[in-house]
Amino acid sequence: MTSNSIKVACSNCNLRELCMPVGLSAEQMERIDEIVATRRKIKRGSALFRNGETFTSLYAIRTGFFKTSIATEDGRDQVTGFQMAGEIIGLDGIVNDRHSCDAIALEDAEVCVMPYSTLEDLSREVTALQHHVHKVMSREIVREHGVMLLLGSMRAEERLAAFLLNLVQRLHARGFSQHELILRMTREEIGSYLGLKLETVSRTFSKFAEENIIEVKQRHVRILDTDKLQGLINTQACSA
Amino acid sequence: MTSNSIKVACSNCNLRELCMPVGLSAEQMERIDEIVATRRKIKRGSALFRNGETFTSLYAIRTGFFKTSIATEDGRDQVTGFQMAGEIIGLDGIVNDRHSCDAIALEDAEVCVMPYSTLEDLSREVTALQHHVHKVMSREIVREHGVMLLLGSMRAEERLAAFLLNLVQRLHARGFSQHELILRMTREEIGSYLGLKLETVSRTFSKFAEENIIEVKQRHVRILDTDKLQGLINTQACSA
DNA sequence: CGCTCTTTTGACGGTTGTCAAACACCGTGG
DNA sequence: CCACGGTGTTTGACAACCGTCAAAAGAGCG
Repeated sequence: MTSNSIKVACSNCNLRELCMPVGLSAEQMERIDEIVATRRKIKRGSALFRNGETFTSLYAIRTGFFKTSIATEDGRDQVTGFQMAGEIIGLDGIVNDRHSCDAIALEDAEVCVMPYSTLEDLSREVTALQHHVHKVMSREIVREHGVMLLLGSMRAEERLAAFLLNLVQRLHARGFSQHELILRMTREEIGSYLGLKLETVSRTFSKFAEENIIEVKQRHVRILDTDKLQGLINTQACSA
Repeated sequence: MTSNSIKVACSNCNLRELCMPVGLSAEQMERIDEIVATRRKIKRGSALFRNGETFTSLYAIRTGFFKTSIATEDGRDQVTGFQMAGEIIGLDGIVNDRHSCDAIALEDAEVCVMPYSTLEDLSREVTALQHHVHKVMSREIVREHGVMLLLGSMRAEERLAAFLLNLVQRLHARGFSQHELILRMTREEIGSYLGLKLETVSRTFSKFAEENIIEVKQRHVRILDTDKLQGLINTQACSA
């Protein structure tokens, strides 16, 4: 078990504005500190939780990078999202008291464990927290609408362009470069998320590189022309 | 404005077990009745809400049938779901205080208007309601995971089979036939939801009919062989 | 240093999209 | 009541995009 009991406090956490409501009073902040029971370290390749496991907690990612995916009996597998520091993971488990997807660390990671019962209790007392929990869930719903648009209406190039722009944008919000990123996932995982085969992902990377839109060296990607990438998404088929 | 002020009560509603928590005390039930401020009638083809409109309320569908869809500047359009009686609509609006999709009635409809502020206030007092709201949102997240699986990994036949089975299953839960249904949406809308062109949807319907899996007469569909439909989803590509 | 996993690239085929035409259905108005 | 127009649906022919299969090269790890 990769579990330990360091006592921690959101009030001192530099990711606070990503996971937690903003503009809290000192007293409210003190209450919020009760939420995170412990932290938990997850090794690269192992699971934070798995499909079917009993749901007990939501998790705020402190460091590291995760994928969530669902699998069917017939061997199909769909990556439903990639999550990074400051994002909340585990919302799928609330409805049936068990998780309905796997959350796998793509690099060594640490999460803040937030027992759901505590979260519920505290949401009843701290309105800002209640509202925040609702927003986090609503944001996830809206994010998934965007993925549906991508999967339902975009071609391979558009999908990959949207994917890259989304990643750098989120990384930029965390203080990283707007133009460089290291992919934590394989081509196959990107493909699964985007509804493409890994060969198509690889080919599309190569095509972007050939057109001087990006530079690709394995998992290291440098974006040379953000506008062109953006343009790939906005123009569909017809050039008029 | 299709708005009126009939005073209504969930406690007497026969859809109660679909929209509301179960196992409430009489006192709690009385509180719950405060949630629904009014009802609102929506004509076929008109919108319950539209992208960009200020978010004020969630809506429980009493009668009728809706689609939700998102549109992009470049003219893309993605149907993100079809909603029927007892289902909750409007969750997308919470995160930014404005709606991020359109909700269009596909037949004359009536919804219960649940002001979000009331819902928040009451959730703090009635634990069962708080939990219920969370579950409704989590259920939507899990549903969308399923759509991502469908869009990301299934072929046209599998998508349509999954779509039909999902529809009859939900209709059956509402007391309708397990084998017959009337489609409230066009082939184009089905296609948009499933990430297919309307011609492909039409062709796949014809193919199913030819194989005696279903009977199609315009929007009237009779399912002749549920097992075969189910089998289409479970077997992917390889026959071993 | 050798093994495995990942990635790249090529050739080919299949599924689905595109364009087009004809038909069916529905509501409207004569 | 019927004619009519518009919308929705079906079907065909063809093409494009992406998947499949295969092979080889590269990177990472013990």
